[in-house]
Amino acid sequence: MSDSTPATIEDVARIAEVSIATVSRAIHNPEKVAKSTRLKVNQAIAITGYTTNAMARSLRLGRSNMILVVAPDIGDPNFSSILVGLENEARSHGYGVLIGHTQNDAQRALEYLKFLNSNQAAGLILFTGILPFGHDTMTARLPPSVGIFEPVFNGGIPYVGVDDMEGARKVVDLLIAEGHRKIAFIGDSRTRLAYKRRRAGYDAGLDAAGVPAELRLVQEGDGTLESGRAAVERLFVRDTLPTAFMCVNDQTALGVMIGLKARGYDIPGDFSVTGFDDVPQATFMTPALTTIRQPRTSIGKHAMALLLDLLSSRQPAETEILLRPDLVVRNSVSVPSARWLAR
Amino acid sequence: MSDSTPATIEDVARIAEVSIATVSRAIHNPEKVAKSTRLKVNQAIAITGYTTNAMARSLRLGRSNMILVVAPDIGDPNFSSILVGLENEARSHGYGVLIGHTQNDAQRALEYLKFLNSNQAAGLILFTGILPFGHDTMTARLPPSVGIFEPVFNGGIPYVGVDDMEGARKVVDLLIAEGHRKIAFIGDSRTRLAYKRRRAGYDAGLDAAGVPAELRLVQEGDGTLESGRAAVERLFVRDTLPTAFMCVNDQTALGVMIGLKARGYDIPGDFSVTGFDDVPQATFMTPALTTIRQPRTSIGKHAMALLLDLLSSRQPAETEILLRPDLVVRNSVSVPSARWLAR
DNA sequence: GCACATGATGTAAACCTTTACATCGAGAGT
DNA sequence: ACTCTCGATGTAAAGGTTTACATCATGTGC
Repeated sequence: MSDSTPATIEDVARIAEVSIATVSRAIHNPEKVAKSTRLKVNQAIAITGYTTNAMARSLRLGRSNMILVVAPDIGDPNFSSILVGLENEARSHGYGVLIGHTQNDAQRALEYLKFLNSNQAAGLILFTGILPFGHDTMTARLPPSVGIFEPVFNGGIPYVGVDDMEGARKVVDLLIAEGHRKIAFIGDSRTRLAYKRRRAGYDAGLDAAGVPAELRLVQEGDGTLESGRAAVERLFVRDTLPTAFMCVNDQTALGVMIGLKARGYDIPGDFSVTGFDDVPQATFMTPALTTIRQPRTSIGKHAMALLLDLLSSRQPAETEILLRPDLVVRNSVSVPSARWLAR
Repeated sequence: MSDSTPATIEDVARIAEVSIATVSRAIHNPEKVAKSTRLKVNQAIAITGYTTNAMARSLRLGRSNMILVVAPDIGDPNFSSILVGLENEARSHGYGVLIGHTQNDAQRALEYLKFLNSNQAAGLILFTGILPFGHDTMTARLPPSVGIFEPVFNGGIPYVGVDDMEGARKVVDLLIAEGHRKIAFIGDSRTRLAYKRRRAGYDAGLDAAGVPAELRLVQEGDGTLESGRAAVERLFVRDTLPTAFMCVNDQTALGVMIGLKARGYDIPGDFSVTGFDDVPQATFMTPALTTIRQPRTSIGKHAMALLLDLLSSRQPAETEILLRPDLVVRNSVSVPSARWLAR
């Protein structure tokens, strides 16, 4: 009972006076065993404190009950809320969550590949920004996988993300409603899918409002705080100033705010600024940033649910799930300053 | 070669023209096999792309290569940097990191216990704030474990944390150096170890500076933002105002700042405020918060290293590792306002 | 040349499950 | 009463590894 080694299925079988096969069935296919037997088995389980040895089970079944989650950086504060969604969903289906991060290092990525090859994970969750492993021969060996935020391998792997275009649209619409017409878009790299989609939302909103192309100021960068600040400088030098800065993400927005404040301007008095993502710091910026919230926990939950589907049915399933992002209005937007309108 | 099912040790043995035992030895005890044989085996491994099936290995060995990390809330942004340290250290020793969070829910805690019992984890990392499982019978079955931040089971489990007393001491010393004497300590629960230790640092610093007991204002709360704000109100009502607020953590400090600002005061002009922990938001508060940085990644690294030690040697090892915390000076502290000194 | 130690390798059991297949008994249909 | 069907249970193989023990060859000391 309080043995040093954990009870095995044989211990249970002996006590319940049945064969080990019956015990196994009583646990995993209860409908296949007579009610009275089931009862005896359950009692024996209670007595011994038996739990199925997951290693043996996985070995026999040829698949584990672990899902590997690989991100470029698990230290990213945005990662953790997604992880919550992933973990909850996995756990409630009897799966465990294994985590790893590549730090964009090929060597590390390789180690994870080995992990997968050694059968330790039944499925894989891939975060954006990783070209995980060689992409070539390896692909064939990848277990069922789901991407987060962006498609992987050109859509070969289904993914869960957010409707960037709709989010961007909500932002422009707010800006337009406040009276802005000359709105700059501060983006990151033109090659990123998120950029393209958010930009598309920006254009669509401006089209709808009848804002002509010459009022659309688009800057590119690399998505960092610094690149936001730099964009402001460029705009000032060229003396083509918008009344609002719509940024591709919160980092960039913070950079823009810092650049603007360094030049002595007030936000949102002189300029309105918006972000995208709603990072945890957004509330604490001064002014608090108006931005688009990524439903992170929900993304995690949906991604894991999708993966679990894949695992059980092998159906192709949906190849893209886009969640609806919400606008969160804080204090970085107001009506355009009279100062600029006058010009 | 590019088979559908992964290569097994038998495939390797056949190609290398040796027995499977030799292959196993060549991999895990290379010194026990002749150089020439080792070479043949390595070639065969390269040809087949063989990786040891971790399930089978764990089953045979009776222990897995996973470490379970359980926290009350993995969504906590402070958690992620610790995780980085944990993961890096584990990975570089061939271990994987499994995560789970209890959300302070007994039901969930129990599920993790089952996980452990089913041999899926060789070791356990426990975060503060969890009474993990029944604490009674279960304790016996727990694998080697290490706590983070605080001891678990009254020191039955070694832990790694931060030297709270030293950290607090650094804060008081700074405040004293700036000229403050009437310094309030805004704590959380008196029962928490961190409270006791930080409080001890506060007292020690004040003793050293010769500040009499009647100038020491101590408030208690629950460590939330709201409780910080409430403490300010109480102090104002009683009209016993300090010139500086030393808070037990950053949340409380933020609450204090909000309370002070609501009453129209300037920080640090009228009052100085300090925190403890250096949460990611601390930089973004206005003013940016002067606080104590928890060396989080390092804590994770040390905790995992300690656990790995435990796993291999079974030695009792050290029962407590305290890391040195650093003071990070930002903008929430200055000299005491003349306004109050006058009184 | 013989007994023996030594080092390299092979054989087979064990780790704990799950499940295809075999067996058994009982009730149904004739 | 005989056969058939069907539901409940048992038997045994298989999954991939590690390792105690056995075996074998080679070289050493006498």
